[in-house]
Amino acid sequence: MLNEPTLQHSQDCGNCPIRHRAVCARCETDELEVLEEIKYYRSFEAGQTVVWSGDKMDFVGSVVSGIASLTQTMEDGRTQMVGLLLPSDFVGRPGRDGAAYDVVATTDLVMCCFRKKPFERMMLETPHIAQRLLEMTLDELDAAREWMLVLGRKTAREKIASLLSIIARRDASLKLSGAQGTLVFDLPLTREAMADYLGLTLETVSRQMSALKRDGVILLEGKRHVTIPDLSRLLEEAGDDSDGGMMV
Amino acid sequence: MLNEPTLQHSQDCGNCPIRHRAVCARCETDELEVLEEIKYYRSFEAGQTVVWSGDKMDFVGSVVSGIASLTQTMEDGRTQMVGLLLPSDFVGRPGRDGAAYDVVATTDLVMCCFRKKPFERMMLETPHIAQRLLEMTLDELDAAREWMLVLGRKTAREKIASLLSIIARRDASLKLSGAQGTLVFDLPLTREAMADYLGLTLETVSRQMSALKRDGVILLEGKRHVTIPDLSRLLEEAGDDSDGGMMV
DNA sequence: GACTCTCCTTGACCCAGATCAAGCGCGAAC
DNA sequence: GTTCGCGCTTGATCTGGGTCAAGGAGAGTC
Repeated sequence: MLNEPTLQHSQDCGNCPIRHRAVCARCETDELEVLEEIKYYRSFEAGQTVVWSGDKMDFVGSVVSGIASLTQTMEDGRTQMVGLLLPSDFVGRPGRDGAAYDVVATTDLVMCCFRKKPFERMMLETPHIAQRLLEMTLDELDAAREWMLVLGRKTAREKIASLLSIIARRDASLKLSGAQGTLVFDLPLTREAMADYLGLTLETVSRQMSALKRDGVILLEGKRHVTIPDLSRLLEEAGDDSDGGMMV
Repeated sequence: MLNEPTLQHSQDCGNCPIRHRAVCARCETDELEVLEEIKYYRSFEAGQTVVWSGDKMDFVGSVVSGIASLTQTMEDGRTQMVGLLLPSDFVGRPGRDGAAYDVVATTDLVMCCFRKKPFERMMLETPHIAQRLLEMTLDELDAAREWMLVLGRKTAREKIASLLSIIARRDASLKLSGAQGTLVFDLPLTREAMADYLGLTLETVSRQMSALKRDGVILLEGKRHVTIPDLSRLLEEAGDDSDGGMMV
């Protein structure tokens, strides 16, 4: 019912929305031309699986719009989300055949994919790509390690506040809304997905969301629409040092 | 009481014990010669801090021998280890001034350091270094994500079994002891360090170690000397799928 | 041999968050 | 309209691991 060749997105890298943040960010115009030859777009509906852990993956790519998640599952069904992929984030690992995690579209999703073999060849010839990929991977490693602190040592309330502040911050940086005052956004995750991210049950997520609402840390309209009246208050609840160092 | 220029380690990269696994693994002889000019060795005693989170870090480097750990700390003192650095692992981030974590010598430690600025310059000129660093960073990201599953979803017993199996496996791959039968090693971590790694308290670590011993999953001589009579049994206790995919 | 210090073990008790269970709200299908 | 189903909330109860507390084992020092 979908997955016909998706043309609504610019075939032209020049006016791609993630042009300046994705793995191609440092490429020159001529380098982009080579990339355009091996790239293609794919769309997924919310809930669809992009690749299954262990499956052969013959492409790598960037999230253009929407959100995807990386998930690990144990045999008995326990699952842990290990990555949240926002627009411009990179999917796949050059130099490895199988996917290491399930990649699932959390919202409707558009990806810009490159066939793996030609992409690997290009990485060797085009230092701009390898450099940018290294930088992005180091950033993801930092994020993963920050998340280890959340998973290992924070309380349920702090975990929720941490997740909200991350989403709020990333969202704000996309919308470039400078107004520090009140942040407003729609949660892109179900309570269950939040639980999988935070190593909690969905009941605990729900209870803590209600508690943060009751205490005025957040405002909720419906289940997903969130307003943060005071970001520093939220960061305090997250247990982060004062104003979080505003890393980009 | 130490830190005099340490000369007991080969100044010569040619017979360096981590030559083929570290960031310099892919370098040619002439590239090594350039590296030798900007490298120097530093030694640390067990317990010493290599760098404090937030401090300026004007070098990057490799662990030559011993074990170091990356640790994050919250204001109230809760700490989480976010990385365990074994020989050949890389420390520091090119392109960033401050250290993101505390780096602590868990055992006596020798590092091969490079001044950061010249190293960064070399990375641009020597693709072999950047390529290897990307590969290592991707491996660390995978390890961090595997650890997120441990932290988020495993029970205390499974966490301990996971840590033991990781140490056993890495240790076995260093010693290239092909004998799958019984693995024997010394724990390089105190109970407290294990707790910091696993998001537990040291009491729980101690209790679960005793339980695994009581159940015959491990044998303990003293507090640190561990024998694994049956690795597959341990992996089962860790909740890992059968024989763990033997990744190197 | 006694003292001390660090690392570890073990017990008793408690609580945050898991589990089990019931029900609400709302959009889609008919 | 009614029904269904999904995502979510809330309550009642249970429990794994945290917390508090009291030692034990071994190595180093005097």
